[in-house]
Amino acid sequence: MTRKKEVFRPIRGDRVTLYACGPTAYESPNLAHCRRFIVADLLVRYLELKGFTVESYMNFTDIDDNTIAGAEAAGLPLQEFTEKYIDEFMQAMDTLGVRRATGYPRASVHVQDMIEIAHELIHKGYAYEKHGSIYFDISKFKRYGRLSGVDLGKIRVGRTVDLDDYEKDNPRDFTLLKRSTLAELKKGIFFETDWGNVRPGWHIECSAMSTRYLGETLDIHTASQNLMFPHHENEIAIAESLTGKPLANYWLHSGLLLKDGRKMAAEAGNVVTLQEVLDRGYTDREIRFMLLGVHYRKPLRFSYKRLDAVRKALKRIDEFTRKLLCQPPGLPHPEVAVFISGLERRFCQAMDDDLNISAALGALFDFIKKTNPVLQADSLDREQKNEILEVLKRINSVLGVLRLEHCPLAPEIDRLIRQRERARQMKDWTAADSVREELLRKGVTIHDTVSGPVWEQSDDGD
RNA sequence: GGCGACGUAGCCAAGUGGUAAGGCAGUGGUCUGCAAAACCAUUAUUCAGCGGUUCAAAUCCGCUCGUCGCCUCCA
Repeated sequence: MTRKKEVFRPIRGDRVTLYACGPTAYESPNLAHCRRFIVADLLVRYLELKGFTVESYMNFTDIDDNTIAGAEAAGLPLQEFTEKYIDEFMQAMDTLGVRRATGYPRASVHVQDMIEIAHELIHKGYAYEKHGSIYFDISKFKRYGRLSGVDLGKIRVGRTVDLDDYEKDNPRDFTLLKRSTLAELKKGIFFETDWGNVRPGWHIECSAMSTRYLGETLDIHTASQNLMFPHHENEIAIAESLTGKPLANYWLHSGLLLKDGRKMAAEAGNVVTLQEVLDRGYTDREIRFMLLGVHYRKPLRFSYKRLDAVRKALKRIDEFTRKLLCQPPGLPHPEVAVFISGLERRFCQAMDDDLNISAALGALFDFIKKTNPVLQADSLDREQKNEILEVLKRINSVLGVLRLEHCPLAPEIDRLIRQRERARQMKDWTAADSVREELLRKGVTIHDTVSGPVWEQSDDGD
């Protein structure tokens, strides 16, 4: 709320409540959605690593202008239409390794809460009814604009909205409940109230659901930067007029996802869906790592070139963990303990500082750089390997991209690798090469190293 | 017009008062039957530009330039 970094102190000891503005269920998940999911996920995972119990909710907006228009265009009932997209979003989160939130409330089933809120706001004098719609009277909420820093006196009203569509007393007011149109009435998209048949506006949806599930004040509210104004200001206005208490103690806004220098959005015509990227052959973990790798507050410029670079960086990490797991243990190394403790300390130090993921990853790469020669020289005993794995596992509980499962060496593959090694010892290169060919057909690439062959399974279905 | 974010090597990206992390690409090397991979070393006298404050500035202040976002229902 201060627009600065602050030390995080949850309201209740080691319990943290978190609310994330979720997507509107009228389009397939694109990379901009994915980034928001990943940022929220990173926060949750790190809080959990630090020992907090996180109670998190993310909503789905399944009743608003877009969903109604989308359902109309698709010729589907609203619920059937939104259901399809909600499924896609849930799938996308699974693909990206996003941990499940405590709950995913839908706006459409909380309309009664919203109607009650509207009643109370009118009662308290913060809202008014006009021609069957309910509007929030911004002039009554003095602290308006604190989060985003907008000065209501200076903004250009009507710059992006056709004011003729509304009948507000003041163009700065916003809609809480909207009178259902004739078309909406015909489709049953309406809720009976004292003021007539209405449907909810966008801002009241989030206020209603966040406070309903997490109480009057939550610890952290997160979403994308461009929701700050007006959405979050409106959310705050609603909730705080109601309770007189802050809606959220901390606000965390993720930066935009840019494509070709522009915000990825339907209007810009530069939307890249998650599915498109997967179809191009990039894996879920490559996408996750790309979206993870930039500090959450910074804009992230998406390009396939960037994905390629990420793929290579990830390979370097994979190479390290593969050697760690697959090579037989050797002799102990005196300095490795220092490397290990340094890694964990630096990683957490970086993440403690406003989730500085770049610095955290820098610590990981530094560790790999230092430990690689040791590994190369076969100087790690079993205990040290396990120590490294323990730390990497903790780190990976946050990153979710490391490969730390033990070498799943199929007996068939193992037999072929041994066969090739025997042939190589006898300098029977033709036999050795033909086995290598056979392994390649099975999707296994062999890398000969000083201390024996290390193999790599191709990424099919990864 | 207002508000805000940003500008660090060929590219990506940390660092926000004490002398430029890390990744990708490049270059050189090591290893190797071949191949591939890997590993190592190396790569910014300089942080958009100009001025100021300071013993000390990429970091603070001012101005300029450039990019992007928001300005009441697109998330």
